[in-house]
Amino acid sequence: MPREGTAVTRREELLAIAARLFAERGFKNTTVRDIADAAGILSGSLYHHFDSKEAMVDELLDSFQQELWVRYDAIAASDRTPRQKLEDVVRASFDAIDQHHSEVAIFQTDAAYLGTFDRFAYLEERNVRFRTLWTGLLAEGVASGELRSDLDVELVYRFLRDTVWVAVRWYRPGGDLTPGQVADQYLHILLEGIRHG
Amino acid sequence: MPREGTAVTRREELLAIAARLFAERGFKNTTVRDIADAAGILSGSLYHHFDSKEAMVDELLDSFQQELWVRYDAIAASDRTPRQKLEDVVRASFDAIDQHHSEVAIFQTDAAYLGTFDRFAYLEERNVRFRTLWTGLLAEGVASGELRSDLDVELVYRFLRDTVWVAVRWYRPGGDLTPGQVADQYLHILLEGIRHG
DNA sequence: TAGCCTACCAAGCACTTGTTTGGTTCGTCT
DNA sequence: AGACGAACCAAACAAGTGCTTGGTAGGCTA
Repeated sequence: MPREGTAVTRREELLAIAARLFAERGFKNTTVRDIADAAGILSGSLYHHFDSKEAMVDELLDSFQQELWVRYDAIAASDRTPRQKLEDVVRASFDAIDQHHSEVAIFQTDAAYLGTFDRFAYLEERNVRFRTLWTGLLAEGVASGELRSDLDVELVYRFLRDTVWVAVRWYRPGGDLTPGQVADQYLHILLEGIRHG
Repeated sequence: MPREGTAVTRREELLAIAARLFAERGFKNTTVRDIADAAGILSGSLYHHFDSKEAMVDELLDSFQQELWVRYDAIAASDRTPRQKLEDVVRASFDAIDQHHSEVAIFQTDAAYLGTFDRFAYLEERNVRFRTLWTGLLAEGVASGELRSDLDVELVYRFLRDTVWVAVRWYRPGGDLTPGQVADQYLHILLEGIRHG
């Protein structure tokens, strides 16, 4: 029996199916019947495994973000220079796009809407932590002389953040480019610019 | 009687209200009752002005894109250098984010979903034109020596496109930064990089 | 073999959704 | 005065929504 992704239990398999559909069509545009159809069962049967449709996307986003932050925290605690940490964070993010493509896509598309519910308050909290981490690294990079001193840190932060994560819209895992290659090119553009020098 | 935006007819006023709500919550998350409530009428009354909810978003996106392309075509037909044209297109895009904020936000959030319907086939068509324009300018810039010769044009195109349009998520018309200022900073980062040189 | 558990079905419920229909108000123009 | 049209109301409808309930097939274990 073919299974979705790396799922081992039926529950994980269903969650992976839901993740794919949420990512493709958006959370609100995906019905529990869509998920059930894709899994070959009836919609009511999903409720044997999950409390609600919201609980599914909650579990997807929360577990993904927890895993991501383990890596971010390790980078932040390392003894590399600010610029190196910045590069590490970018690479970690592209790895996340590669390995948790659906989750990132859901986050990109639906986080703004989901964030309006109490249940997903942690999304906003993580956003704050993310902003603190990146702007801190940028400021340190400017202070250490590794980055240009005329940078508007806030604007560069938003530039960086959006540039990295929005790549989920075109990047396809298993395609021509590895996440490492994409990260290299992005960092090269970002650090050196595209102008002929 | 206060009116939304620059609307002069009731129809335009309703369309502006719908645009704001679509942009804030997404198309699917906005009900016709939401729109009607915001306008102070009953949901059925909307159908005196519009054929359907889809027709509303259709009109918003189509008219916005037509206006945008008038400007793009003028830039493409100008006698400036490839790099200058590239800068002009970026500036025109940030102007669009400033002046048609809701429409851009709707496009960013819902185009992928809406594009699956026949009615919105023009969205995909415009995407192709957009890609042709930008990759063409990038290739010309490389050929003319204005841009680095080791650029992966396809990747830089996606980088540019996403970087510019995703700014709609944080840019607020009437805030501290004018669209021109944002464009200047974005272009500076893009062309020169953020590394201390 | 009896009990139990996982996974599922069959049917439906309460609610929300976009949309329709027939009628009403009210200002404008002849 | 009368006709007309733009704007809106009141009420409903059919389809779709997330979710619930009671029941069942079949494998595993004691």
